Amino acid sequence: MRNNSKPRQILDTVNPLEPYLGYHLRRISAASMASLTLLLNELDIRPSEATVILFVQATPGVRQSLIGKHLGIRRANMAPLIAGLESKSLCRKEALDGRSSGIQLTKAGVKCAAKIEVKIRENEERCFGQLTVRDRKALMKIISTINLELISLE
Amino acid sequence: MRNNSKPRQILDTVNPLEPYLGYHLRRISAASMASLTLLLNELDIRPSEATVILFVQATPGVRQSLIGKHLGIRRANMAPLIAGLESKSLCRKEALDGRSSGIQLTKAGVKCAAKIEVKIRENEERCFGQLTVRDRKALMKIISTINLELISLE
DNA sequence: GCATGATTGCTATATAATATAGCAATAATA
DNA sequence: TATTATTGCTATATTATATAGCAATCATGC
Repeated sequence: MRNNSKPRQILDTVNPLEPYLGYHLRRISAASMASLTLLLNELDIRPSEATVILFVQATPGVRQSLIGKHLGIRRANMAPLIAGLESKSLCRKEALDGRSSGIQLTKAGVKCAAKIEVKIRENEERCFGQLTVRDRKALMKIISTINLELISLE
Repeated sequence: MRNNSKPRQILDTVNPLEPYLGYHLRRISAASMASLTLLLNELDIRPSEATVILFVQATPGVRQSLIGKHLGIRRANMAPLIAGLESKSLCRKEALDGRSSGIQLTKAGVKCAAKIEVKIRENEERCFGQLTVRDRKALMKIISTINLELISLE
């Protein structure tokens, strides 16, 4: 007799999505982002804002079109994102020419960037600390070879 | 002279998000999902619907609470999702008891499931065909060891 | 058998990320 | 200078996902 207990419903079928890399990456990414969102809530910062802040810190004076190109955020979505950071006094614009501005972090923005980095590192530990160092390195090596442009259909 | 061309703006700074696994997984997941979304559009199916359809196919008569537990979809979001599939005549409910139903695919649902599988496999090739077989296997091995429950904070 | 608590499905609602279409101003180019 | 490309932006829509709360039903301990 294989099973003489009688739970209401058991799942003796394997999840049919298991064989797909895309499925696993989606689930892991979603969990990791949800976790990061909670951590960043304490700073009143959303994940997409966090990536922009860190990018601007590393590349002061960058124009927002370039931020978007590197982070995969469209112009139309970049505009309100930057406006939101300005309204929180985390960044400011300085005119480069008649239409573009260079984005700079304010002092508050720099402080915030430091806190964001701490949160991101904390999240990396929360999410990937369960992997061995060897696996983390192997994972990083493999995924950083993936060329996103070969995937996107723009 | 290191650079005598004069592009308006070049980025000689490394993307500061590069060191983070979570960042790469997010970008890859987003690209892969966007690609899959386009492929599934031809079937008038969204990715979350696709996962539910394949899960129901593999586990006929499953109740929706269980689907959600396995796929990471909350009860509140499961309800309209199933209702949508019913309205497309892709699945139907059969009462298990006074409050729960077993979800079954209709004939159209089974046909749709087969098409979904083709699209998903096509997408896997599109997204991960650029990796060596060795890397794909290594990637699958590592990410399938990640325990999502250790990440989620519910 | 009955009171209590857990489960299940559901509605309403909110938010984050992301998508398209189109506009106006400016810059780059032939 | 005329044309095209770039840039920033608004408005809007969609998908996925989140919380709060409700009502019906089921399971459990007494």
